[in-house]
Amino acid sequence: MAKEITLREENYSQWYLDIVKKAGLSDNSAVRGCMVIKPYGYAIWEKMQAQLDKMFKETGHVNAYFPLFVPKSLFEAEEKNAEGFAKECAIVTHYRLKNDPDNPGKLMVDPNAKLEEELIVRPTSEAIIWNTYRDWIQSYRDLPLLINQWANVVRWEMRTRPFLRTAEFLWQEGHTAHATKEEAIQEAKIIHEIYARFAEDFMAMPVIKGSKSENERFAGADDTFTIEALMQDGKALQAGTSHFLGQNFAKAFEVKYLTSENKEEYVWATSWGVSTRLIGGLIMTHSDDEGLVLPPKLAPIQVVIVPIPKPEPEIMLVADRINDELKAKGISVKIDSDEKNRPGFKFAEYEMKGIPVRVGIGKRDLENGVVEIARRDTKEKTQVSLDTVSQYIEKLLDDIQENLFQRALAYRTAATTNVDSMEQLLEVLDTKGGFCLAHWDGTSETEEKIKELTKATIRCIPDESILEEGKCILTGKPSKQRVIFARAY
RNA sequence: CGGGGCGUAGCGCAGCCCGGUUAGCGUACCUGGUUUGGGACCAGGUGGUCGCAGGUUCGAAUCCUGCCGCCCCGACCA
Repeated sequence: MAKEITLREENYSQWYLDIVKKAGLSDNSAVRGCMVIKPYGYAIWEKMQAQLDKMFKETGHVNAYFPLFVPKSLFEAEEKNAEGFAKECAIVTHYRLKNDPDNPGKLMVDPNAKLEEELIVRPTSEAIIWNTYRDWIQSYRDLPLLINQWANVVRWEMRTRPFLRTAEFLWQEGHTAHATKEEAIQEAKIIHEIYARFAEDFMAMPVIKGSKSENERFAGADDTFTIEALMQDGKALQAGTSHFLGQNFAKAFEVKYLTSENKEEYVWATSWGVSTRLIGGLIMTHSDDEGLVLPPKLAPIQVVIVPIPKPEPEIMLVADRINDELKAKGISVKIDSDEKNRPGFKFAEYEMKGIPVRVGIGKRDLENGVVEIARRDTKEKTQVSLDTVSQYIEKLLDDIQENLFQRALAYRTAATTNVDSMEQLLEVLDTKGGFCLAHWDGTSETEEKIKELTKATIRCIPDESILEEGKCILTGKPSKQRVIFARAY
């Protein structure tokens, strides 16, 4: 059966769609722009959730849940934020259907059931949350308020791609309130750091930490911190943002507290989020022309055991033993005892699904006291003695995790270029793509103009960069550090 | 919103231009058998409102009109 994947070099975007479909991550749905996340794709999301949730809780955050709908009057309270999202909002205007007298068996919107005030389906929850925080916060003793929610949001996108951009998506959004500006900035940076650590240590996806330029900043934020990853096709992916919101929402929603000196002050705020988009990033960081490649720490199944040629008792006995040993080490294992498909089919199938380690057990192996271990990242196969197999796999999973990160890092390093002129920027973008480090005069107008000319935007102003005197590649005005330009998803 | 493409079995497609038996192929699925160390083979079988509505015709998947939906490229995208 031909489960062919389009080659990356042939058509990267088709390759991506093939992986998503053939690895069983998602399906199109009857709703334009909305996808069905299938069990295997959702399992990856659950792994991400579990880890992030742990990291949030370790830093003092708690989960809560706020409504899907936001009354229009609340939504528009913080003007910049409202403006930023206005063009992509879904709006609920009615609350009832009725039988259509002109079309038997069909329903119509009941014109008598018009809402007095329209409800916006949340594109993000600042408005409804800050309206609630007003009631929750009275004194400095109520601060800081550190809340996260796992939720779905809707942004009516013109053009969608599975995971990377869909009309509805799943994410977490943290919303915190603080007594001081410094503490709020600190909070945004703590989360920024958590996101970077999650991306690198769990997704094995190298990221550059930085700040957004004014143009790219979250609407309603004073400062946006971002982690930016580089995909295999040379395009950048914004993978997680953490915003310092100043007192913008506190003022819009009148959220004040009394200090210990009995003075009334507005609180300081942050918000931060990562979404199912990370799954898109995961795919485009590691996968190859044979299918998905998953880092062990996020693989729903880390090891699959395939009996060769079929699950006969003596083989299953060994399979069960290895399974028990691995489970005792906290490693997730699947024994494929299905008799319908042959081993070759299973090999291809599990490669498509990106399972990090495959164990093949055949009679010939058992006679020699070994099993065959294949790693997904390099496709290498080794014979490993039965006595040491579980220790071997435990270490192999760590090796794969590390190798994936190093491989992605090496690619990013190779795809990062210092550019010193507009001509060079365009040339690099059109040939190898990637991150282009260039001097910029710091103005929105210049960024806008460069975007017009090259379709590249400033992905971030890196946190860790060497200060270096230079001249803006467009205007020639002085600049103190290079920023990252790239074409982005 | 512009430009292009597509809608026929779960999936992928042919048939349409030039109307005519019972709508076909691959794959998947079911049954039986032979196989089995990298996507097995043979035989038999199940499965279809041909996107929807209307029109032309003795007769429409095929021609005409209208509608709906999806995909791709672009514009847009904290």
